[in-house]
Amino acid sequence: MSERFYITTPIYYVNAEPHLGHAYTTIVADVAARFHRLAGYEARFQTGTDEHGDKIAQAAAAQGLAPKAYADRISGLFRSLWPQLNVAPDRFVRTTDPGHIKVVQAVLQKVYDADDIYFAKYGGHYCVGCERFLTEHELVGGCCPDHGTTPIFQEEENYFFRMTAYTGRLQEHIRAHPEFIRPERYQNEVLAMLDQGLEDLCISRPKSRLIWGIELPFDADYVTYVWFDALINYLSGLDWPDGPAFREFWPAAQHLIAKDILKPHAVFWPTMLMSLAKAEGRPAEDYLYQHLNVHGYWNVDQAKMSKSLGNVVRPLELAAKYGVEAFRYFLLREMTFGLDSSFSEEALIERYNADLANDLGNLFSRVLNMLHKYRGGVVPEAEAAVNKESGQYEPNAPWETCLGFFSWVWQQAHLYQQEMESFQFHRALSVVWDIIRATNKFVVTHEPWTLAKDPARATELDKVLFTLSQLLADIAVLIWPVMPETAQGMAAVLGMRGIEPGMLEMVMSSTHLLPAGAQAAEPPALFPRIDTAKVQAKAAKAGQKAEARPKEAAVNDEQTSASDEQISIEEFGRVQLKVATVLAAERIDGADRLLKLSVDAGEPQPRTLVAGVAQHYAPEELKGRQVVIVANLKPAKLRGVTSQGMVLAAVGEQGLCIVSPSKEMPPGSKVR
RNA sequence: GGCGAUGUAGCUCAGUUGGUGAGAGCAUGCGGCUCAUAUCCGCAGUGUCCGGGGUUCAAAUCCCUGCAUCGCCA
Repeated sequence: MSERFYITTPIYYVNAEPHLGHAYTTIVADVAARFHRLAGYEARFQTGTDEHGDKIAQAAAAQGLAPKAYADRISGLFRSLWPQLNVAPDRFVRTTDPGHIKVVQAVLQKVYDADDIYFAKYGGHYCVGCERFLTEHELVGGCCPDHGTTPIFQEEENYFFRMTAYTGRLQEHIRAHPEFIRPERYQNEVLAMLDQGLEDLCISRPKSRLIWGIELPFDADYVTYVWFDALINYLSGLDWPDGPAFREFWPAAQHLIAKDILKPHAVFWPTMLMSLAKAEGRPAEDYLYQHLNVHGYWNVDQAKMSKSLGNVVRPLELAAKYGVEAFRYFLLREMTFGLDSSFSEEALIERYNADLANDLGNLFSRVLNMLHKYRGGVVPEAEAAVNKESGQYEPNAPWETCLGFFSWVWQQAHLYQQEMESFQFHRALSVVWDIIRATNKFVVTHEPWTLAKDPARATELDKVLFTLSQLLADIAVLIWPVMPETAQGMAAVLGMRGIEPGMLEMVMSSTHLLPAGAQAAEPPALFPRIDTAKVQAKAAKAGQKAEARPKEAAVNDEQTSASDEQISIEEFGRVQLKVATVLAAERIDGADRLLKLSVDAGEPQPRTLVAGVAQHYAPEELKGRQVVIVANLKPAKLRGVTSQGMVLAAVGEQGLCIVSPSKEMPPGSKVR
């Protein structure tokens, strides 16, 4: 029986379309699954969508759809995205699947029967955005700190899971298994959470308030809290409790998440599993997953990527622009697993040209060209020490250096395996690129073009070309988890049988992947260089149009249009809007659109503003009127008058209309 | 407010338990090769290792303090 590996991504909440964060997590899971197959494991990889909850019901209503119809649409977007990113999950779970619903209810019943769920009254501030009750301390000025909305005070009876009964044992487990949550920084965070002390987890919502969820099996007036529902997908996707997949793969379970959902996965989920173990009379260890792998965020132009900010780099746009394989490589090479990284088109191009085009692509091209030019594209026999021209034996020194090189490569492959197993993908790839660079060096030190000129050195050339061809095959195998299409393409051109499960072993041992006599095809350019001058010229052009933001434009020339772009509350907060009263207004000579205004913005001195409203307002009309101004706008000189801010106005086809507060406010009042 | 992380070459970052003139990749300059996607190989740099104080024969590495950025919690 081969070893097994089970990796999951979170199931994605269908309140938003897929973005870079989703793509990254899922690609990482795909890479991990593929790596384990390569290493001889039987691997299973699961993803899916989370479709219940208030937010979904609301989003659906906003579009005039039934919740299920809405969920079908977004879930479909996720499902169809994965093949386009060369991601191949074995199972895609939807929380609206009847099978999943049955499993959730069975788990709830089991935990309920084991007396780990109780009924109690609870009152609190419920935030619809968060879908949970907030504590008094969390409120900022009576509002939710994340959503800025006023929560609703609600008192209601609900079901609670006895989470606190297990937190002590969870702490022990984490301390005893330092690899349970990795990297270590997140383990420390979880321990800190547990030290703080937690409350039991509310796991129900009354149907009077929410119907879009899974009904509790022991009380038809309630539905399940979304997290309790969602986490169980990791079991339902294995056909818990009786399916063979559950028996085979659950003991090898590893989860992969972004750091924002650490608590549910590191605290809720293990305690739920421990309760389940208790209900079944099994030791807790039987039910706990093996590893929780936590990764960081991608920062895009400094702004954080997250679900609620909705700050989107459409993954497919850049993947399509530079190729899915390069996109996958970039994501895995650039991010130190566990830490945040920044994403930019410039960085992507840099990686592409330096690593993929120059190092890998060019190596592939130069070796195959020489193989064709000097040996008709046939991988030569190498180990025979007989000179074909003279028929005499010759010193086998070159072969010794080849063997030395091979054994170094085999060693590096072991390092690669270690790094991949511990989710250090960036380091694993760096090892592969050490091999690629060393191979380039091998070419230079042996100068096949010089050997080719001297017929007496034919067997030497054979050995060198044999070695280089094998190295390309080894490299193809090593990059397969990250760039499966490229790897298979390389294998096909080399004339090897393709990359297959378990093949890593051959790269780590003294087995040559490519038999002598294999016929290679003409090499394509794997990664044609990106002409940065062209890209920059294009970006500069876009930059002129956008003015004032050349840098962003250079990075995102294919990003969403400005009208669709969402900004964070922090970004909005940088704009200071104030109420001001117009003290005086006069025309500016030589400008038929501009008025010079003097306004009281609640400051010691009146401000001077220039407003382009002269065609719609007479100066005397404005005097005494209240307006809204942007107070921290960089001053600008218009027709010789320095304007210290701007006046807000609504602009439409019918003309222009100055924005005023609906009743008199003190000058200087903030607008937000 | 509490706790924690980070701050190293122009950029992105490695630097294990304190000890051979402080490293890698990219970018820059020079040199070599010509099989190759003007690619590859070699050499060369430059750094108050965030500021200040301390421990030590010796600190980027330990302690204290300050600053900056970020995260978690309240």
